[in-house]
Amino acid sequence: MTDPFFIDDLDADQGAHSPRPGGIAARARAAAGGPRYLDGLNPEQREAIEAMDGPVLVLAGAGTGKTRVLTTKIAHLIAQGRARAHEILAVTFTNKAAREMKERVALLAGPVAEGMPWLGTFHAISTKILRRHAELVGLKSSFTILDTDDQIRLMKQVLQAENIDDKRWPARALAFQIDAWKNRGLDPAHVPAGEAGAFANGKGGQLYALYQERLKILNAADFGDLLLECLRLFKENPDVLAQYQSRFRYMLVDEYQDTNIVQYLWLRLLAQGRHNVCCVGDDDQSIYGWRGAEVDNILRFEADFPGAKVIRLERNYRSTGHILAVAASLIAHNEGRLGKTLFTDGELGAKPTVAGVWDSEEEARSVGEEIEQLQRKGHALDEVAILVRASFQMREFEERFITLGLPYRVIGGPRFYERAEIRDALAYLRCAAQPADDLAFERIFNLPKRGLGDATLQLLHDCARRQRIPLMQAAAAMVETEELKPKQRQTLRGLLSDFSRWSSLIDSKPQGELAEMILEESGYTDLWRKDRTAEAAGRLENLKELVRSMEEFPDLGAFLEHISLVMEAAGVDGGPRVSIMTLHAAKGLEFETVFLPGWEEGLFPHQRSLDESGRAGLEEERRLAYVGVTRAKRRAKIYFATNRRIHGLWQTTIPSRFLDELPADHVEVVEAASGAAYGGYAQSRFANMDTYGSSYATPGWQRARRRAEESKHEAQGRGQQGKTYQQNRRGPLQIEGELIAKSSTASGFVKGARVFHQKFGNGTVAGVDGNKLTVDFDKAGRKLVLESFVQAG
DNA sequence: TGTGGCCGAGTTTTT
DNA sequence: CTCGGCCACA
Repeated sequence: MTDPFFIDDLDADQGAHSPRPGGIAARARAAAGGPRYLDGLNPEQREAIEAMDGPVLVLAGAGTGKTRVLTTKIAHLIAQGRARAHEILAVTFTNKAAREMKERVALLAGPVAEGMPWLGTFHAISTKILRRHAELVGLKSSFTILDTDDQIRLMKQVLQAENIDDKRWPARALAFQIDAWKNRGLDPAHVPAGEAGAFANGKGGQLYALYQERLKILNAADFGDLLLECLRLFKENPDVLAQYQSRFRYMLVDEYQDTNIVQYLWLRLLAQGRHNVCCVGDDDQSIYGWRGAEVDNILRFEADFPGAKVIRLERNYRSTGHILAVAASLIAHNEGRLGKTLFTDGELGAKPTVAGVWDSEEEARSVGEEIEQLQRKGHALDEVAILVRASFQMREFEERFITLGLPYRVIGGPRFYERAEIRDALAYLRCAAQPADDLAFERIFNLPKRGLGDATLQLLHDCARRQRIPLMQAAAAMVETEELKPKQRQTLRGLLSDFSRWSSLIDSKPQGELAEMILEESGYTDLWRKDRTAEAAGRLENLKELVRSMEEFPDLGAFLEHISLVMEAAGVDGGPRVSIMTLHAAKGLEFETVFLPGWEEGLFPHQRSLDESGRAGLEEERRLAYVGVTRAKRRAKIYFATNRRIHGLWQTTIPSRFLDELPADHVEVVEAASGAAYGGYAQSRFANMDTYGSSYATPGWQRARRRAEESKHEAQGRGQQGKTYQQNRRGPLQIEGELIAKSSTASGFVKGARVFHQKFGNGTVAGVDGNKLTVDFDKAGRKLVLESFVQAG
């Protein structure tokens, strides 16, 4: 085989049907001279790949090989000589998706695809374009990218300068509003008067303009600007636009259902050149409406791009038959959709289960027990996931798993770059690289404490605002005057001279060494060295990790850009673990077994979604449910609890309406795995047999019904069930505590030892039982934990 | 400058 | 209930 694009079955997970070697299909292809990378694609996938000219919309259902189509298409375009790697624009939403696509294209097309310079997120690609033409939009090409935090702080300054009461008109709210405007492609001049006037007695639009002005002075852009300013660049400079329109012979867009208006406008402008735009997406998986995604973009595609070809991928390679049937029936309740039905030739598999539990604690207990059963049967823990609607639901599972000693990981926790020490360190680097970065300067100006307080900052601000210059420049001016007290003046002068020294080293010193030097000389590292709290060591470790990761970049600028657009948590592995995450975070992933807890009205669908967006909100929630179910390859396990604590109060809940939408023939109603099950079917719409066919006359269902009756009576007899329950609830913990306290055997820890736990913090060992410790945590109270989860404190 | 207490909010999250 | 932010006070 001389074909350079030959690959092994790269894509087993997408279930490619490899044709029998020498089979008719293979021989026909050989005769036609078709390239090997097209082997094993189904006709629709192949059609999507071979449709190269003009606009194409690929409606790719969950698990239908969407990524494979995209990556193969890129390889195909290159192999067919339609375009070279740098003439293809491929856009994704997340850095993760971009990275994966890059890897897979490299595998398929090899070195020919080297680089794919225009494969990236909307933001990364826009940034790249903006830096090249920054001066045309009033920026310098070294502009800083502000994150949400910086945005809000900048907004606070703007509001303060305008004497607007931050209490009544929170900076955060206006920052969000501006972000929303930017997502809709609206600059200050184009915000509808009604909306602009809604904030701060009609000043919203004006404040937006002032905020933009400040950004330019700081030589900064926020996330929204990256797209909006790029769009403005194109609109105001037809020559620049033409240059990119002709460069991008082919454009591919992943997750098109998640695009917002500004992204759509940006794409449409570029696509007006060669018209070869291929968008891949699934309207049924649009779950980001609340942050500006426009499902309409995908629903309207054919109107927006005349002559568009629409290809549906409906053959699912991920899930078994019953799971797909459940997903299909659920999503069929949505009205605003293009319509597609997943199917599989594979086995029916096990029916998704629905189990009712008394409360969230029993829910966690049952899930834990089921996972342990799976584990005993030899199932891998990293093929198990718990997908929740809201992150507060995670805590209960975490606590249960810690008790059980079940390894788990929470996906989507606080990110590396959001941690205080990382942000502080970055602020130092930003100041050195970009002295106009006021927000960074403000952050570290008195960190570590150096006696420069709010009063000094206020003076600097006044000066900066009066002269329309950055803070550091203002500071430089003020240390030459008598306006500051001698002590502050001296300190500030020292700080400024430190920064100018560090700045001067940027081009000569490797950025890693420079960073170490800055953190050392500024006294920042010492701040944490002196800190004797348990977290300090971890923070120092994070700082080291930061310096280490810098060394992979060509220079400080490249690193800072990466950090503002990309930086993710340094993954600490260590054996297979159960994943706990939100449904949103689960999109694009798949697991053998998926637990879907919390299917109750108010939580899922979430009340707020219904209140704020009505029918559209409900449909988005339903799509979320659909995403959840379609993550499962072989087992989907749905739960609902009858009681849940909401804002500290126990409330009786009603099973989710989505349960009523599941097809009776494909669902099994089961008892929860935990022994101490209450029925909890009282008041359940789900318990209404008439909704279902006769197939619900299963033993499990009958048991469930029986218990529903019992618990109804129980509830009546008990009166205030919420209160009674609250008392019950404290029971088990106590019992566990006592049990543990009784025995004490060999362990690395002794009673009275101080320990540190990742989740609960510091505490004192109150009892030891084998590898289990009872610990009185300073903050979290008494908990039973596994020895392996704590460190000596 | 640091800390305690009070008040308010409380879904999902990328870039 | 629990956390975070902000203000007032030491």
